[in-house]
Amino acid sequence: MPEIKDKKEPDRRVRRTQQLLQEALVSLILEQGYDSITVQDIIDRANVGRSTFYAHYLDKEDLLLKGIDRLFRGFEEQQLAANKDFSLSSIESIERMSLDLFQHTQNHQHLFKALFSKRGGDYAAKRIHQHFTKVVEQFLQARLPEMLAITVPLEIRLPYVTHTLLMLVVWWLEHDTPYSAEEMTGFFVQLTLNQERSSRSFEQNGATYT
Amino acid sequence: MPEIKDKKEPDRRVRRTQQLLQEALVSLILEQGYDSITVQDIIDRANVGRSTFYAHYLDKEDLLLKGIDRLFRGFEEQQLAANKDFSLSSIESIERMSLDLFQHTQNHQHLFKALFSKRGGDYAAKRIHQHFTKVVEQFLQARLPEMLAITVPLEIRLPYVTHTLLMLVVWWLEHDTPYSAEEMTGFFVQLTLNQERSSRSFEQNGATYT
DNA sequence: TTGATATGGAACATTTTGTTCACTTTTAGT
DNA sequence: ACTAAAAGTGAACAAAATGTTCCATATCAA
Repeated sequence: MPEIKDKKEPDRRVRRTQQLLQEALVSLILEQGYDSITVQDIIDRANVGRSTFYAHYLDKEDLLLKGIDRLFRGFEEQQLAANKDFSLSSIESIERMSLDLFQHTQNHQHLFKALFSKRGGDYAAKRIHQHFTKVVEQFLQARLPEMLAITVPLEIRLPYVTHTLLMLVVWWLEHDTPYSAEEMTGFFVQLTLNQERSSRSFEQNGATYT
Repeated sequence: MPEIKDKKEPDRRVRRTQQLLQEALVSLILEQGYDSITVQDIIDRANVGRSTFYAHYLDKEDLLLKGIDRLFRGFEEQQLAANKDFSLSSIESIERMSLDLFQHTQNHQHLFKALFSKRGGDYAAKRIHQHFTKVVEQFLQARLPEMLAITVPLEIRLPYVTHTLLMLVVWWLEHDTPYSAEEMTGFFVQLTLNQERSSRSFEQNGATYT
């Protein structure tokens, strides 16, 4: 009698089928863009029966979403592991997060390109946006005291910072990564975080750079 | 005998049909989002024959694009007229442009909401992005000399500024315009343009605020 | 080996799309 | 007011895509 298993590894056939479908979708997105793909295209490419497809996913969108989630669960775990180092200041930690993102992007370039660069619908962007909003939020809240003097309200500054980060990722991908991940992180920090520094130094009427 | 008329006003019936279809699309977008709308929905709402729809537009997307273009032609003309005043500095002119955008957005709120706030697919965002890229580009190029000292390259700074402006518009709409158009312009200037000021003052190792 | 589970594939009803055509209505110009 | 041209109507149609069902077959885990 089968025990109530919390989360058992799925059947080997299931893994195979799902992987085939995910890969088929990604390659098709890269070739023709998400919108014009049909379920038929996907199962043809994956060599999978029609009924099998619907046994695993509700529709095309469901397949995309589950793929994105799988990708990002991995990323979040990596970040969680990396951030056990609490010795970092909040600015260092957001820099670290940014660098992680750019490196992760570089490592999974073809995948990110499929999911991000227009062709992937908005779902991927929405999902990653959600993730980084959390991270950026933590950072901004940690600096909240010194930000009260700043006129741009937090509710605007938060999506602003997140958006800028993602805009940089998309730009970077679409231009075939002409700068290094470190340089991109540098740009990100300059554009969005210098702001705080310069504002603060203005407040205190003196330079506070060490 | 019909002369070769450069651009004659179209038949009254044509105007009526096209207006009905455009309005139907916008109202449907606001109700259920762009993606799930079918041509049938549109012609039902507009009370227009199926064949009539296809006589005017290739498909749903074509209808959306032509609507957006119509909207923005008006906006560009307004801007062109307003910008005949050459007495403005480049910073004043971009502030003016930003204010125009926020006010225009406020005046056509329901329309912009339909086209922008997610529900409207990416086409609207793409189109307006294209327009403001041009404007921002002019501004940035005018300030090019003083920007050579800045490390974030122009090719990144341009989409960055444009993106920030549009992000603010979308945020503003989705939060039901809690700030005035003037305040939003203020935030925009602070986030993206102060950057230049503070960087420059840092370069020169002294405050240059008057 | 065996019982359970997943896949394959065809058949099917439904929905949406885009075209065509014969007919009616409206328009602009005189 | 008359008329030819232009536009709209609605039904009918083919084609494509969607999502479901059923059952024989293949594969798995034990």
